Amino acid sequence: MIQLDPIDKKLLHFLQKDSKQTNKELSHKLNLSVTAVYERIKKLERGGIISKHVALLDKKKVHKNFVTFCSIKLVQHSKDYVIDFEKQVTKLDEVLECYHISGDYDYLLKVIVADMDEFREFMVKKLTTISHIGSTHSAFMINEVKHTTAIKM
Amino acid sequence: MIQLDPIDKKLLHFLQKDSKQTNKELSHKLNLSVTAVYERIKKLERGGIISKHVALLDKKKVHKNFVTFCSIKLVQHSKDYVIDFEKQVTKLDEVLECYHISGDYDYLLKVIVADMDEFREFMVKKLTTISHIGSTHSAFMINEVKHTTAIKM
DNA sequence: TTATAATTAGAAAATAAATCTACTAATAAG
DNA sequence: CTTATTAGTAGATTTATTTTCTAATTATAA
Repeated sequence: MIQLDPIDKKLLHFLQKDSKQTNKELSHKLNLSVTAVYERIKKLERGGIISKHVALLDKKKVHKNFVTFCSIKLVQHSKDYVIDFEKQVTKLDEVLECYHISGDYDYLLKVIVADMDEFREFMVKKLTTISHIGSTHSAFMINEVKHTTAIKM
Repeated sequence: MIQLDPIDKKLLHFLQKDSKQTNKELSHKLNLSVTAVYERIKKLERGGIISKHVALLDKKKVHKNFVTFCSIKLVQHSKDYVIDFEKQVTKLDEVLECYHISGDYDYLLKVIVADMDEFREFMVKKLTTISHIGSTHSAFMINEVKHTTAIKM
């Protein structure tokens, strides 16, 4: 377990906002040499603190702005059923996120498609064909008020 | 509105998985020249298709692995109340995502903290001090089955 | 068909990443 | 208190990548 000092936290703050900054730019913001920035980033990558660097897309511009939160209850909670369900749901490209959660429902899914037509297709042809699903409940996104991947350190 | 051809889609697929690949690596995967890759990425960035490049962190390793989904109902739905609520909730670092949704509740929040103690702090000191909240319901993440930022094109 | 624009390739220039060596500060051992 | 030892940093050098430029090719519209 790597211990993060205040400089590491500041560095992670900047990298979570924009990972395409040069080490030179970061060195100015952190009052460090370029090498020091470079070594710190490498350490954070090697230690798995930084898991990856990715490009984020604009959902609207790629016409995938129909977001639905699907709550799902399984018919049973036997180990086999759970494993089977999770395996199948993970394969679905429309499901960006799937969480096993506490409460009335067992799972919460974030599903992303183009429009209601595509969502219907997804429900009929993909989600409801998955085994062991008891009941589902869908809440549609009316507006995205906030969405960030940056964790405050 | 930019029209994406199959090469653009393939490029976005790779960049959403790893944005630190060199243009040379991408040029091989796409059977293009380095310049062609470069120009396509620039076009996607200029057009806002790619909104940004970010570093993603490992929640567990930075000790922010206590994820809660908070459903919130407002006392009223007047324009002023809605604007006020959304403004305040957006300011909270623990709230990574906030969606206005259809259904029984008005909003769905994804909240990320270290542990239950921090969550209690968050609820008492931050969330419930926000104006116009009627009722809330919290579902805790037991396990993250799937989590990707990559939209299938 | 011909003109125009957009895309691409390859070379050159500019910039950044990665490596290396040496220096400094902090910590532990004698 | 002094001396190793280690971790972290700075600056210089090398290597690699990005960016720019020019020319050629392809696609599109007149």
